[in-house]
This record gives sequence, C-alpha cells and structure tokens, in this order.
Amino acid sequence: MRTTSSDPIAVWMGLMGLVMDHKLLAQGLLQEASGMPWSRYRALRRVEDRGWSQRELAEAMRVDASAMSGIVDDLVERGYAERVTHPQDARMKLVTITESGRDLMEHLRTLPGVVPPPVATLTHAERRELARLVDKMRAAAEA
Amino acid sequence: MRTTSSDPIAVWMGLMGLVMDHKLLAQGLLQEASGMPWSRYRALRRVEDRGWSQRELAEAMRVDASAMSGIVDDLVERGYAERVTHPQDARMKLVTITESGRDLMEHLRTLPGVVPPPVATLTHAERRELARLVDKMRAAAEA
DNA sequence: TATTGTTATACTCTATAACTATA
DNA sequence: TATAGTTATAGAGTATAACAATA
Repeated sequence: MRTTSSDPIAVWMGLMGLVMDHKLLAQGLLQEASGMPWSRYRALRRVEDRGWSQRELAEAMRVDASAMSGIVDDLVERGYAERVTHPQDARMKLVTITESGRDLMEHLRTLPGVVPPPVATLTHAERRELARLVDKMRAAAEA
Repeated sequence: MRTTSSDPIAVWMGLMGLVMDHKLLAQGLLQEASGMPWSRYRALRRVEDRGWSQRELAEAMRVDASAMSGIVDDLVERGYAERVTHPQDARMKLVTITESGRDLMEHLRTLPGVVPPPVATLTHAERRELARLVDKMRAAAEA
C-alpha cells in the first residue's frame, strides 16, 4: 500500500504519476478501440458541443497551429470531423463533428477505464475539496 | 478566476491541465538551462541516490528498454552519468551519476519554476489532504 | 532458455520557418 | 499589415523486432 508523504515533491510526483498513468491507459484503450492517436481524441472531444476554429482549438490544446492542421486533416480523413470555411471570416476554418464522430465518442464513453477517470472514485465532498486545491494551485502557477 | 466544478470529468481535466502545464514549463526551463530534453532529467533524477540498472530505470519510467539505451547513451555523452557492467551479473549495466551530473542537478534546483512545483503553494494540511486523495485515486486506479 | 541491453526502423507529437489567402 | 491556416522539415519520444552477450 503506497502512502504519499506530505512533502511537496512527493505529493507532486504522486499527482504526476496518477495523471500520466491514466493517460497511458486511456491512450492504449483509445488506440485499441479506434486506431486513433490521443491528439485526435483531445480535439474531437472539444468540437462535440460546437464548431471551433483551428486557432481556438490550438490555443485550448496548447499546440502550434501547424500541428493543429495535421490533427484536423486526419480527423477529416477518418470521417469524424468536417472542416468548412467560416461564413463571416473566410480566413478561418470551422471544425465540426460528424455523425460518425458522435458515434465514436459515444462508443468510447462505454469503454471502462477511460471515462470516468480516477476522480470519479472520490466522494462528492472529496471532489469538491480536490477541485478547490487544483484551483488554488492553478492560480499560484499562473501568477 | 477559474472555478472548477465538482463534476468528475471537470475535476480530472483541471488536474491534467495543471500537471501538463507544469511539465511544459519545466521542460522549457530545463531546455534553456541545460539544453537537455526532459527524458534525461527524469532518468538523472533517479540515479542521484544510487546506481540503477537500465531495466530498473525503464520500468520506473515506464519506457521501453530500447528507449532507455538511447537516454543513457546521451547522459553518458554529456558526462552526467556513467554506465558500468554490474559486478555480480555481467548482463546488467549500472547507471550512476557523475560529479558533473550532481552539479547540474544542484543548479537545476536553484531555478525558480521547476522545483518547488505548484503543490508547494498549499498549506501543510492541504498537502496532507491532497496526498490522501491521490493515494485513494491511485488505489482505485490500480484495482 | 531466459534475461539484459543494443541497433535499426517507424510512428506520433511537436515546433520553427516560409508560404498562401483573406481581412 | 495582421491574422488563419498550410507545408516542409527537424527533433524529441516512443515502441517493435531482430540481434548479441551473459546467466
């Protein structure tokens, strides 16, 4: 039974390990279920709700615009997303999800291990406390 | 002011963002300070205390043995680590840190931003609570 | 035979720089 | 001029497979 001490470095390592391990697991499951690399899932998840410009997507994913082009190219080739010129500003491309893309996301949600993440095993009160701590750390990190 | 809701997915995304952002920041600072990629730092940090076999290192870093060879190659070339045949089992190579490697790690510790991580901004009680939550999530993730 | 490590190769992810098209 | 996106290229990180050396 692992016990993380309250030493800042130890706590941070525990946190990184938790996040990285889950990401590795999710990546593996995604690859198995869809043959798709992780970056595609990250992008597709965002365009589920509404159309995003590639610029918006790139900023949200903290990825360069050139990398974003490749990711969207691939999603379009796979038939999970569409890329259309923005009606108001022809410089922009709007990325939207297709029916096939929705089906895929729906399917992925049924896979155990990816969603819910480890956080879901906490109680509601614990999640609220964790959210508060994350907010505090983010605020400090951004300052 | 960002406020993470207690929805499991939202909390998890906040946690991932925090970890990934800090990793990006640390990577940049490391590159600037030493010209070294992140994987070298990860390995060097582990061999600070004692010699590790490459197999041990690979498992701890969750990296393939072939990738580990390249990482150690580079650390040896830079003069931060040494690779010697294990005295008891000639199949193994023991990776140890050099004086130059110790100096580098000592220097990196003085850089603001890398260490201490965001966790250090929490109070002692908050860190203990965070450590408890991380342990609980890890236990669930491993089950 | 099993284990440790190496080499060759390939794929993912990312950024930089130079480019095109549009505002 | 400034912004959105594309293309070419390069470096980091990783895994797979075939291999050599040692147990």
